[in-house]
Amino acid sequence: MDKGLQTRERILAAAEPLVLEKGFAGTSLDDILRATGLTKGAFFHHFRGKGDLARALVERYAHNDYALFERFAAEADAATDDPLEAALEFLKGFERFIEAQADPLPGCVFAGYTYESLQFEPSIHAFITDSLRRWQALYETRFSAVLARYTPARPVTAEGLAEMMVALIEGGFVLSRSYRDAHLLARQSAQFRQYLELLFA
Amino acid sequence: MDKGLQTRERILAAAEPLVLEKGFAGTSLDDILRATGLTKGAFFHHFRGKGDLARALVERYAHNDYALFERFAAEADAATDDPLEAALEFLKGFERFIEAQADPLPGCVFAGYTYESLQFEPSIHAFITDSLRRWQALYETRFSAVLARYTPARPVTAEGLAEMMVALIEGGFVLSRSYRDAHLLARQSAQFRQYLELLFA
DNA sequence: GGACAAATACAGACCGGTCGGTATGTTGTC
DNA sequence: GACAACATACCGACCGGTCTGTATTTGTCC
Repeated sequence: MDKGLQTRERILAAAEPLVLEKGFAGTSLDDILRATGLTKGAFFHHFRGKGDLARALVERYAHNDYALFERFAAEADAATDDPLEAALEFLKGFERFIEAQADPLPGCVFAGYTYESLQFEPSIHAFITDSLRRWQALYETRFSAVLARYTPARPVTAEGLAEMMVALIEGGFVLSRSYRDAHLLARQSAQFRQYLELLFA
Repeated sequence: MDKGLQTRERILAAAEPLVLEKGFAGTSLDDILRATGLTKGAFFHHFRGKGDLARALVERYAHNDYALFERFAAEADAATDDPLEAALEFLKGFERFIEAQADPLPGCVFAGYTYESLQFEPSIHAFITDSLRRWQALYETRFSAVLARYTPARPVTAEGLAEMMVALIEGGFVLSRSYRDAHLLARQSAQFRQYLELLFA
């Protein structure tokens, strides 16, 4: 990677945890530059302003996040042909990933932005909503496949289940941070698995 | 109510939605004073500083929130003697409350603070963690009563269920805001009810 | 219950510091 | 020597907080 992109990535990588712990408005450019050892000149060479950083940060997060969950999806699909088993395996993959982390995950950039939404341009809003829906759709596709083969014990929709899963993870992030409990997120995923198992027993 | 407390409450009531939409660091005192029509003199008469406001805000939120859920609890207990029915009725009361709101709820102050936690003193952290646990305990007590009478179809604990419920609500807040969907929170509660029904069918 | 001091409840100008942003260098590289 | 990749110096706006001043209420003593 050329030096320019490397520096840009350094800035973003340093900014993300800061923003998740101090908020975006609460994180000054100086904070970020102090963390990287860079200067104003470097920052404004790579970003047009703080708003540009905000957009780059959330786009980077969305990209990494989506890639991660697609990996879980691919692994689950490789393990089995049955859609229900695959869905459960998908969740287990997520749980293994959480448990493998040394520290609790710092949080979700989408959620952080949502709790100071007026700091951002409407287009960033729209991007977050889209990203969440894409994330949700990743689950929804799986649950649709499950519902196509199995009859649930209660009337549920793939959309409803997917929405619940995303909500559970987002809430898990919040509680995991407040309680400083690295396992909490995985526990929520496991609870959701039980719900699925009961639905499609 | 005497005039002093009234003004103090006015400040807090104006500050809460601002903080939930712009973040705490992103909300200036001038923002709040503009919203109330007051001045610096008034603010610093009632609060020692912005940090004092932060504490008062979250304490006020915790108090109102807890009172609200205790009302649901009381109503559910009045309706039935069966702990399972009461738990389900509790959730329905919550859902009715959500659906009765004209606008989507602005969000949870606990979660907002958690996403800019370094802005606050450790004691505020501790207060939020305590409040979340007290909230969780409100559910846990009910689920304990249910588990004392009914055998779940899967091995679950009252603590696990209560934690899931809180996570689901916190996540519901996030999604409800991002999607601008006032019904989302109630849908999550309804999904959780189905989970309970399946567990204790 | 009226006088009057003291405390309360604000108003608004003001200050030092920090913020995002700009303008202008300096350095390495092709 | 042109251009990318930074560093440095600096600006004006804004932020939290202080300060002084002023109505308004409240307590109290006769």
